[in-house]
Amino acid sequence: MTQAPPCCEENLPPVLVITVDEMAAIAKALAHPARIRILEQFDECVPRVVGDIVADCRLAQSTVSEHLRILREANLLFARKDGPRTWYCVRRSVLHAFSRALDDLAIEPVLHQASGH
Amino acid sequence: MTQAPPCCEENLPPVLVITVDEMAAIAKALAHPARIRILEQFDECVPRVVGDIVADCRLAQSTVSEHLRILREANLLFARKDGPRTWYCVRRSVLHAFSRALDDLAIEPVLHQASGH
DNA sequence: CGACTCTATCGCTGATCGTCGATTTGTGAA
DNA sequence: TTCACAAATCGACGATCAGCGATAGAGTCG
Repeated sequence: MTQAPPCCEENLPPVLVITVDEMAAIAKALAHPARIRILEQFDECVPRVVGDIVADCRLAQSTVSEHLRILREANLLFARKDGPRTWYCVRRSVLHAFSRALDDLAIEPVLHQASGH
Repeated sequence: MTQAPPCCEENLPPVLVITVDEMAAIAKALAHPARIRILEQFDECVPRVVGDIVADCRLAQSTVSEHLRILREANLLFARKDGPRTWYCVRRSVLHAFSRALDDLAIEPVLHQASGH
């Protein structure tokens, strides 16, 4: 276990709004227990290397690498190469934007009425 | 368009916590643009019949019925039969529980530190 | 240079998904 | 009963997914 670099997300632009297609793409990336557990492994803003992530899954290295690719392409993880290793960290702003978009799908009646009809 | 009955969710118990497998199952149900759009169709707490939902999708009746089944089995929709029709409405508490669980995946560092390490 | 480590990608398999038309089931009306 | 209608289910098809071992490529250390 190597010394972790600072959080990877710090210099990325914050995510504000999401389209329906983007929501579906993010949901698809989350649609597997192994991928949820991988995200759960991340503590706060601390990046992790693939080897450690693999060690905490009961799956082949190639399978975990594939799950990481899926999470990365959905912008739920950010990858930073560091010599032979790759550090991953969670894109919390994307997760939050998705969670907010879900809440908007389920707007409270009272809020809806308050905005004018 | 028939007169809608009162909200279907009113007498269902609220959803509090979700397991990893349940999160993945909900995400899988959300992992298709057509299903997100179906949820978007619902206004506040107003139930809808299948015919109206089909009319707002560009998909065959059988395809929409299948999407509704998937949303229903993930507890994102609740169905109530009324004569030859079926009224659907959104289970907002499930959507909210899922959204909260996602936020927990992305706990802010400051909150995490405040709870003791 | 060669040997080794770390990670990503390839190729394959079986399983599941998305879509449709056709059919079935259930209900109410004539 | 007979008919019409609403919705669910069936059967089939191609497409995509999840898993693995094997391999490739990039980097490090002697």
